[in-house]
Amino acid sequence: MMKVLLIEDDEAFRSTLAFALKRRGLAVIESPDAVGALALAPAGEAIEGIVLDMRLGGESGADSIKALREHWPSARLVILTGYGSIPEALHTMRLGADDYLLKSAGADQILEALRGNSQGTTRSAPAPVPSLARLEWEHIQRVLHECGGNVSRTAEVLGIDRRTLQRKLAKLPPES
Amino acid sequence: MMKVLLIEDDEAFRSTLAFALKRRGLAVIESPDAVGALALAPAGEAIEGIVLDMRLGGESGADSIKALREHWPSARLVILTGYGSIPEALHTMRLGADDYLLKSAGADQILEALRGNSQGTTRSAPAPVPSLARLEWEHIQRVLHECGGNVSRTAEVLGIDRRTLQRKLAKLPPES
DNA sequence: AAGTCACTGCGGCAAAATGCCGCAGTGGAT
DNA sequence: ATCCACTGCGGCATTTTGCCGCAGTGACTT
Repeated sequence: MMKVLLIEDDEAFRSTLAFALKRRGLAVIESPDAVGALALAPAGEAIEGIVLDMRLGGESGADSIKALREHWPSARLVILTGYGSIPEALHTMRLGADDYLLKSAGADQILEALRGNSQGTTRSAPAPVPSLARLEWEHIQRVLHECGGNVSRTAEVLGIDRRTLQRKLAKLPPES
Repeated sequence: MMKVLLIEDDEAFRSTLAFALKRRGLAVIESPDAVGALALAPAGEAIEGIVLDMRLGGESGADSIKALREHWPSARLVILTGYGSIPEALHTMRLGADDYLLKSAGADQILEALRGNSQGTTRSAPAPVPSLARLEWEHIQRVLHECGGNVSRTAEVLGIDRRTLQRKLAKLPPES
């Protein structure tokens, strides 16, 4: 039974993911922040995997990577982020992360990453080239989640009218 | 004088970049493909940096990474790609790349990457969160370039009407 | 308890964008 | 010369968007 640490401040998302991982046979220890996680699990405890959110309340997430790495040198360290970027992904890898996923990834993908099979996310995807509609939809979902579901704020950030956002959300997502 | 290898099949882009790097004091050896590059530069030659395009005509680019790594173990290996993704970036890093940049990056950024200062690309970028219009514009530019400027094909790939694409292109880009 | 404030969901309507024709021109290949 | 793919552009019906406004809700204050 693989024992993993789930560090994520969004409570709803955390418990959902924790449940999904547990039902897949993992022992999950939850924590809303990294410092708490370090205290929560004694150093001797055999943590095999860590899921770390990049945007914890005040902490930068990246700062936590090194500390977590030192604490559990042999654990798989998977970064989870709502709105990610390539430079940030590379940066975390250099800091010692083993993988870097978006929150839009499903529990299965996270599980694979924890087990070290990054192929699931890395596999032969030569050039999907998302359609414009697809790209737009994904971006909206990302920002929406990042704004905690606040439609007004999301619309403002995206630079579109609130009404328009609502209408877009009412429609079903583009299949691809 | 740093000697670098530029492997890129888009001739216009390659010569432009080569010129930009040369004027910055680098010795640039150009090649349209990886196998040619291996032949072009004798194994003894002290190559210090490699810039590798991910989408060479037939080759996958990723396949070339290992060969290039073996040939010049100590060279900085920087991946350049038109349309990149986070999983692909991580994959190339695991294969032995040192950095991964989009073609939209400027010569200065590429230079920094070759020198090992990935901070330039990785620096404090907390969350730009592009507007919808901005995101759309960038994606269009990327795909357009990838289609070699073919408007009809680009429109098809993006899933929009050709006329609409033309109209979008006629407008000036969103400032932010 | 009444009041304030930020959000949401929705209707309406003019303005703008889009899809979907078609047509002329151009440059390359046969 | 002929075919073919692409481009630029006009027109037009349809859809989408921006920009109001209004009512309802829940949290928080006075």
